[in-house]
Amino acid sequence: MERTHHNNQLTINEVGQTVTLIGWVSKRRNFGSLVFIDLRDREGITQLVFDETKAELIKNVRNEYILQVSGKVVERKSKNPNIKTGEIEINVESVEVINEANTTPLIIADETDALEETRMKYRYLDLRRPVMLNKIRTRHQITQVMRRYLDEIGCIEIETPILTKSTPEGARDFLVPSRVHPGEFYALPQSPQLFKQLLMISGFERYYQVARCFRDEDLRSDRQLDFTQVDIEFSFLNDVEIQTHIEEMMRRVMKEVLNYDLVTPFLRLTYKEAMNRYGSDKPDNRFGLELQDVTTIFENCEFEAFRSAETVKAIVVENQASMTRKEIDALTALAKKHGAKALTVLKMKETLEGSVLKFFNEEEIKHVISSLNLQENDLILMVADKWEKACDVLGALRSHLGKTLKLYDEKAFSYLWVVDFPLLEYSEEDGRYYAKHHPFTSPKKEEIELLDTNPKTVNANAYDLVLNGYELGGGSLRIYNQNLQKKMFEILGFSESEIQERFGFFVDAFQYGTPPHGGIALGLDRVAMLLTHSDSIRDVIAFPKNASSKDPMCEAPSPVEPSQLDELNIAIDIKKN
RNA sequence: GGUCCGGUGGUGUAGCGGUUAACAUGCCUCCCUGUCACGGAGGAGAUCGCGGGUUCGAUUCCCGUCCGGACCGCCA
Repeated sequence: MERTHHNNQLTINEVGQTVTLIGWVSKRRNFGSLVFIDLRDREGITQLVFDETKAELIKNVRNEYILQVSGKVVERKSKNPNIKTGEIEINVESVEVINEANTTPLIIADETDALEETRMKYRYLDLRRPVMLNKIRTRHQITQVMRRYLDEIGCIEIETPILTKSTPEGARDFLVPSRVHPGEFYALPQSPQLFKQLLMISGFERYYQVARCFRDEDLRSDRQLDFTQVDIEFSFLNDVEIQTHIEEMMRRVMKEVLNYDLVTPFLRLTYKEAMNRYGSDKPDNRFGLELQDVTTIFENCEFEAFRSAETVKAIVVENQASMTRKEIDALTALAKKHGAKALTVLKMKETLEGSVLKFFNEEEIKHVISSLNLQENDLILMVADKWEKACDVLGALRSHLGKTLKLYDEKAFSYLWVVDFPLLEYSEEDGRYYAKHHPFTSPKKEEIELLDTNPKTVNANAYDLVLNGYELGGGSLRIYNQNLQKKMFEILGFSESEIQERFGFFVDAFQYGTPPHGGIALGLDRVAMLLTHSDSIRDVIAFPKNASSKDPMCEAPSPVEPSQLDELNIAIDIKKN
């Protein structure tokens, strides 16, 4: 089957040529003895014209039929500036109907009115919409630019196993039963973390992989069960050197894919600063509305909740003092959803107003006004709680308000690094420490000795890349000293035998000359989502799962044949609550 | 596991304690030689997610359930 051009190619310069085109019938406009057809392929649309003598040929042709047509390129009488080929059209001489099509359950156009449910069920048709096709293509381009750069700087692409060993920390594993070894299971990788570190021990020095990862957790618009990480690891580079490579890679992606100029190096915020100013470890700094600390103002006040709180933080929302009771209740509900006990609301009218003011003396009120630099018509939201909680709640309010009050340019891109994460997190519930990043992340060199005395305060050589409030990826320098790695496992509460059973192979490897190394993993789906201005990563994944972990198209997951279970020595006993 | 929102022709929505269930689009037939979201005339197409309850009467109100979505928990 031959075509001479794609449907985006023909211009006024080709007038007079005889061409052959292939494509789907996108739209048919019938004038009796004169018929127009918009012929669509993956590149674009070309208008076909069938005059009186040819109209008969396509009498039965409907939308989404596939045609191969030959004809002469002619200049249009009335041009269409909205499409690339709008200056010309094809005077069709011959037509072959390559295939017919039923009426589609959704309209194949950029502005479909179909709900996501319908789009997912007929995903192949959803993807046929040019807007979707282009998103998937953009993803391809992003991957290509990344691959080219990583190759250029000497990273070797290496595949690591999909069937691997269950890891105890982190997300739930997907398990795959072994037929050959009854009762035993492979796990699908949550990330190739251990393997890429082993590759450094092997001496590959620089590695990357466009790696499929699997986590059996609930989904979100930016989370899928199986997702793709661009997984990168370097030997002998420090954290800034690694970050610099990533900055350059992203700079090229933005330039080559979107023709968007990024300034490097990116802004770096410490975890503490990010939390203090934005109430998030993945801040969107395209707008202000920063958090402010007012703890000290209230340390002797009459208001018990403020006086005794570890932290009192505030955000000042300009010109929103007129917000209705209903809107404020919604903000309070949001604060409570994020775990706040209460949201304190003040309004700056002619004077400061708010029900809690009765607890404050004149001095304290003055102090609030001056330190927050309050102007008339400001709305002030305050939360008193533990530091992290207060930051987190106001951070949630901040991003909510940023979005609803449209405080930022949606088309802008703001990259930044969040660095110096705490190494550990203490879980009151379990009475033990968990690794904030993962158990192989190295503590800051100068803080290693604090591991014995005050592990909580130790920071990690860990860094997250953040774009517009989304965590694009995280990385760290790894521990390469076997004693330090052992100590980490001890702090995390693993016994000697647990270490051996779970990471034995990994710890063993450390004995044989482990280079200093570190790396990062970038969520490709999120990169593609943000660069295509999509609301969900589902838009940039060809065949995604829906919010309840199902594939509405092929209906996975599904029951299997009893004989399949027999072979796996598995009996099913579903526990119902 | 939880909270909130939704489920009405193929698609997307409106509606309401009693309707011939409305509108747009798509589909079918007819008319049309310059459209490009063509236009015009006509037509087919819905047991209002499912089960139960309240009621003389339920698509509408209530309860349950299933399905979809957003978020919280969870996601080192």
